[in-house]
Amino acid sequence: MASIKDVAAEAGVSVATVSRVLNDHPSVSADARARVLAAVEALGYRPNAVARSLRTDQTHTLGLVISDVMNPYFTELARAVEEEARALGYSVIIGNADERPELQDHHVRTLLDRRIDGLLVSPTDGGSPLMLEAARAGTPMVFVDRWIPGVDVPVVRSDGRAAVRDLVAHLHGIGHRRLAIIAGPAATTTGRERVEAFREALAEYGLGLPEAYIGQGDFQADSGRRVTEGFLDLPEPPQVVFAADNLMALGALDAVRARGLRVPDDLALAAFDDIPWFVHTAPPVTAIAQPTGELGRAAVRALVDRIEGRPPRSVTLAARLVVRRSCGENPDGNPATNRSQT
Amino acid sequence: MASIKDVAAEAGVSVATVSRVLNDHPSVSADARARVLAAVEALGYRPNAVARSLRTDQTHTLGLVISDVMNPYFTELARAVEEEARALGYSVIIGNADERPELQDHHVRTLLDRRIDGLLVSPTDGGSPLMLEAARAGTPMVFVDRWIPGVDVPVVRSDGRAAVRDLVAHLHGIGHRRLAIIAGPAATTTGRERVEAFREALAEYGLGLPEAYIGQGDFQADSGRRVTEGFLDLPEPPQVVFAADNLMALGALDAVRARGLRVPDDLALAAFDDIPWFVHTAPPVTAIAQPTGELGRAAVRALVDRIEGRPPRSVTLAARLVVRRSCGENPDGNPATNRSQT
DNA sequence: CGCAGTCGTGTAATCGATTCCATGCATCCA
DNA sequence: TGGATGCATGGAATCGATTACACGACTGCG
Repeated sequence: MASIKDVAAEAGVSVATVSRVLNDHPSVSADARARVLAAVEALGYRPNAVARSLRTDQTHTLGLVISDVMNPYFTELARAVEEEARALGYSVIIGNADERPELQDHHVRTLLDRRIDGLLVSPTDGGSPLMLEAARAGTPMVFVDRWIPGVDVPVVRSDGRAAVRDLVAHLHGIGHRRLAIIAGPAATTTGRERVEAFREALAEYGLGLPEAYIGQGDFQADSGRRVTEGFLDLPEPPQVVFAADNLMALGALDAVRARGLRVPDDLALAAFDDIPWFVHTAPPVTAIAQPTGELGRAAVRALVDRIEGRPPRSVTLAARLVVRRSCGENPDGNPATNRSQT
Repeated sequence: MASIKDVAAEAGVSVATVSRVLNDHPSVSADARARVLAAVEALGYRPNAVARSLRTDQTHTLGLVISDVMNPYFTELARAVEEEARALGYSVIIGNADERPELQDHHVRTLLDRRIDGLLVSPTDGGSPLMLEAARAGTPMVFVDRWIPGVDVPVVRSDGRAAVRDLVAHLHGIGHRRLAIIAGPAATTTGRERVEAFREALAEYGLGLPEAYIGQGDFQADSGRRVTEGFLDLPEPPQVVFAADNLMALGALDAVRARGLRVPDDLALAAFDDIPWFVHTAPPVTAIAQPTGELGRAAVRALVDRIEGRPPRSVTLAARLVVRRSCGENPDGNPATNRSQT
């Protein structure tokens, strides 16, 4: 592959001049510039990003470590992140943690070794030493979706509290009284928060959330299946399950179907995170939709602000309830509880 | 960030010795090794991958350019690729072409500039000059899923011919005679091939594939919707649509539903590419499943073979039909046409 | 006419690693 | 005991860029 030296030789100038042309530094004669550009063209020269990064200590690359690529929510997030980053002149390297802390650390370490300019993380656990250390060492970093409390890193996330309240209102209106939740890992903020929001909303209607109605999942489909089976085996099974993410909802659907039961007649279902497929499942699934794309874009903007020396801001966007048919029909047909219809 | 010089100073040895310890070169005394490791520990030193790559001309990184990250098929492929690559000591940088040739070229160029060791591509179009040039220049490269004919690059893909034949047998057995297809872009091999396989299979049953029953899609949901609407507006609409990928099937489902019609009663539906959600749609969708994970792993192995100087092999794996309910029930209940049941 | 300032250019240092080569010292065998 | 061999180590070149600094030529002003 042609290097800057080859271009310099071909154009009959020094490497410094070539470099100046490439970085359009003002102090180059029109003649020299033309000769360099011709040489670049003739040799098909492309600057070596590795060498450039070594010298300038900038890679123009962002790392994105997400919890699970197979989860459509994170896929959409990743896509938005890449688009916004590209618009701002950055590339993105994605690391898939697969909800495993050690894999997350592997990717963080690899990204750090590559000297990425900044890191976007949706932490799988409550605080890997590696990440805390990186944050303290000054690596530009932004948490997205999930975060680690007590660390001085901006957080871009969505607040589902109001939407969960709307959901409980909707369920209560239909007449459901025994509501259960498939929670995410307690080590994640979203895992804990969604349970808390659910519990508080239930309390407003004088309903409790017994231990037996809190199933411990891990944001993956299998756990949703397992927990739902447990619920169905209870002496008094719940009337509704609220899955804390879309994959566990898929698992719940699997479990219900495997028993030959039906949603919502035998068990109603709602999920956190809306995805296109929910419109077409049998029945269409009521879900809480996050502004995923906006979240990804805001996270990139915050990170790039931090990298380029501007003060980054944390951002919280609202989620909203999308009512479909998986929880049954509201007998009084009161549209007030239906924030949106798809 | 600590560099190798700092470690050398701390350990009281030269940088050469530090480097030797790090790359466990045999010729280092136990004493020196211990001092170096202690210094590495004390300083929290991590080698700079950028500098290392510049010197060794190896990045231990693979580029993967896929057509669309939002497509669950490619997501699964990407995941398998990353896993296998990690097992072999490589990282993966994913570029999402979003079915747009110019975006694909952007990513290929960026990856090449970063001097990745090899490139895995599922080309969006029939032959970007950039990619042809890279292949000719000797960049290790492997095509996965789709390929560009006439280029000397190994191809790892799955052959759906037999499965399409099984599908047509299944449809014919149910009694369908007017079969339509939502094709992918003609510029892609999979776009063309699936139409051809379908046409040939139809011919075996004495059925034709009229122009009006070939809808031009682009592998995205919107086009599936649009084409399906066109089919429904025909004086004699088809009885079945076969979508050449899962997203266009989603679009078709949308279109049917928007008209208040039902699958399979008003229009039967089958899709290429199976995904977990197809089990739960209304009705569950009959699909042709590719061995996606195995495809990704085989592609990585072929690429790494090529990179490390072993002769790479092209690989073709068989796809298989998964019968569900979206095409209606087979009246004679002949299980011979049902290759698999989920 | 002379000196200061500007402009274009080249030389060389530098980023952080790897690795060839030379050197010094210990060991071994004749 | 002496020369050959091998091992551990350090010095320095190198990868491909960027950029501080020096320098020569030209311009313009007093």
